Amino acid sequence: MTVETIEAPRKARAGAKGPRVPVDKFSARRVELAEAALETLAELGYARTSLREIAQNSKFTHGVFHYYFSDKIELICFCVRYYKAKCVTRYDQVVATAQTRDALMAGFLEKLGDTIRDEAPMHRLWYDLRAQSLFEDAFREDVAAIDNSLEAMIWRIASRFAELGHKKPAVSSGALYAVFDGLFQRYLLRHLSGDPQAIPTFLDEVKALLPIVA
Amino acid sequence: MTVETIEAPRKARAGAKGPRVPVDKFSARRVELAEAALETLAELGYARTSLREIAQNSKFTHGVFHYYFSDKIELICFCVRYYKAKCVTRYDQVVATAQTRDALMAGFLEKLGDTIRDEAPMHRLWYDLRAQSLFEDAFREDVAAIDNSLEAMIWRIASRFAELGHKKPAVSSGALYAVFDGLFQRYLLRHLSGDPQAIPTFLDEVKALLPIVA
DNA sequence: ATTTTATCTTGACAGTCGTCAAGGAAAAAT
DNA sequence: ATTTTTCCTTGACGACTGTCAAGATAAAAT
Repeated sequence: MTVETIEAPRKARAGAKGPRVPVDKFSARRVELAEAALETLAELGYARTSLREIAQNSKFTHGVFHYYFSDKIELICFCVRYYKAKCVTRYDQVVATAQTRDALMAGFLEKLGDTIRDEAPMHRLWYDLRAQSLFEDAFREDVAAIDNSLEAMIWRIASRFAELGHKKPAVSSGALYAVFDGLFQRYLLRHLSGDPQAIPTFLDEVKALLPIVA
Repeated sequence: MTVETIEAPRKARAGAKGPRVPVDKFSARRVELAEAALETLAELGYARTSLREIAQNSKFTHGVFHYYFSDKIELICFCVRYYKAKCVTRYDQVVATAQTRDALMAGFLEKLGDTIRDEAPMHRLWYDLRAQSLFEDAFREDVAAIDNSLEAMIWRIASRFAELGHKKPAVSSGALYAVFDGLFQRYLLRHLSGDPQAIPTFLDEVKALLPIVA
């Protein structure tokens, strides 16, 4: 669920050849570089992120990228896929443990607030890359896949919430994702603009909305 | 409602001085350049749009921009404000003329389809610039203003739709905007990806959703 | 210990970028 | 008709970009 989606197309690497073989140093370094890239992208945005800038957030120099990636586009695509694997299960723990509507609501709101507070830069990157996919074909497939995964995640929360109230969600999966995603994006902007009311207002919105739609 | 929001800070221009004074050639040229810039931005996206590229979509050369704008940022901010004025009243005609829920729904859906079909490049630019505002302080104020104007526009539609059914909107203005904006962005991506079902599916979603929320 | 392979750095390449100064061209004022 | 002002082009600047070849360094294999 995490690593298999991030293949390392190179030679015939990491066959189950022997016990002492360095299992996949190549892939490990790709991940290491991707993490440096994500950090830089989250800080500067897609338009201003250069390979040399990424390299300064790692322990390597700028030339290393063409050893591990064919070009900048492939690096960023790899980043997008890697980022996906870390995101789409964020709320599953809450869904699995909550036994009542109130508990699920409370757990969801708490995680939502944590996310927007602690990971704002990484999420603005997500919105940036999704916008880039409107222009750059190479990004579309991976971005659409993440979008679908996030939609499924929201659907799991909402349908469980409905189930705990002996109801069914009132709107489609797509509309559900749209409204939560839209609200998140909106209050992320306000939060980054320095509005201290952004997070509490956001949580109030969600608290009022969720019982209506599910 | 259109021009006053786009001031031309330069000297003491266009005082009601005389009859033969060229009323505001300076502002007119700024608008002309902004239109070339918007065309280029819609085509290439923020990250790949250069002043030289914009100039090639106009009848001037790249040096002209520093005569009319202090720098690239100011040019793009001006574009954003100019773009706003053209967008926020798009559906007002429909709201003003429709006398029944069905007529309002039909008019809304038709304009919505036209918009995503005929103005996809300009709208992907909007999502791009909104994402840029998450990184670039200079954009935030103008982007937030557009967001608020669009939210008010959606609210006018939905509350009129509710009124025609002797109801009131079931969710907040912010949530309403979020869901329509989120759906629009989603199906814009699919439409640009070449999915021929994108627009009809989008309209079906909206048709099912609007009666639920208003 | 020596050879071979894997990994990373360095430095340069051909472009592109925003910016700006100098001056030509056009328009307006005199 | 001449001067003055406005408008726009040209060409250059320093900085930055992705890319890549050549070679240094480190690791592994022999």
